[in-house]
Amino acid sequence: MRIGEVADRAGVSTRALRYYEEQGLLASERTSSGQRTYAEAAVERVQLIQQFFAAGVPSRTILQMLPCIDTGHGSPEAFAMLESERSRITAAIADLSAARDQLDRLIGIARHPTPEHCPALRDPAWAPYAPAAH
Amino acid sequence: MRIGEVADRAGVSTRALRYYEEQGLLASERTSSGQRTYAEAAVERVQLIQQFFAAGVPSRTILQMLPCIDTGHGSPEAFAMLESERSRITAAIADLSAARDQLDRLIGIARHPTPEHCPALRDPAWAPYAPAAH
DNA sequence: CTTGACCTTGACGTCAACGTCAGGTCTTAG
DNA sequence: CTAAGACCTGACGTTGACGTCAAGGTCAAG
Repeated sequence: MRIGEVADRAGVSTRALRYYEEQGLLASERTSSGQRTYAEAAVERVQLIQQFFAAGVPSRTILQMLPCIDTGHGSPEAFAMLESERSRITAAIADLSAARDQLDRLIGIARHPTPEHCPALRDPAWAPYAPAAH
Repeated sequence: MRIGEVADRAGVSTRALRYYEEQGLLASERTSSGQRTYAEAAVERVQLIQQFFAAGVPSRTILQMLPCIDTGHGSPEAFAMLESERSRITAAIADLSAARDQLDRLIGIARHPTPEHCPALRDPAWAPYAPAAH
């Protein structure tokens, strides 16, 4: 498989794939003329990488986790890293949930403005602020 | 309250507060000599902004949401924005949960490597040296 | 009056995950 | 054979939320 097909099937750009290789996240064989060749499993791997990126795991950290994933056994530090990322993600989920709850509260207030629930109506310190005083 | 105290109490830098003001997210009065002065409510507001940033809401979007929040009533577009961000956050939570599940799976595999659960042991495409591709 | 902590504006630096362009090579359909 | 399209390396551009330095004003204490 050449790079374009992997990119299409994984839903990323070819630039991204070269970037992953540059970061040591994705290996490739080369043809005699220098073009990259990938195994089928590359698609799955790229999707895994994407999932980690979406979770806010930086490439350096993924790089440290991958040997543990690939070989199926890792050093204690690698385990610590996996656990650490896990708890970071859990914390991020909590933050997002809190933000969503705030948003729900604000949506509720915006729908039914009442002085007791809306600080802005009691203390209009932020009422009209200048659009762009420049 | 001057800028340093707000920064301390909200747990951010003074640079961040000036940035928020620059972006139109946070207003301030000025003393005759030009120093910024904030009301008590500023601390709460900064924490709200921080919460939104943590949820991945960009400053431009927060800027569009704030009038709706401050005045307690918004245009239909403002409502759409709030709802839109809400669903975006919900999707982000789902992504994070999926990534965490993946991580749990990988942790389980790394703890108890078995060929049936570990693709790396069946198809060692990423092993130190690659056997012939099929 | 002076010290030192705090404040001001302005402007450039950072970091990550790519986007994008330039200029050349490879492959394949016709 | 040739033209189109996919691929290569290398290098600079982008974006957001600030960090950080420079070169000064301001303010309470001693």
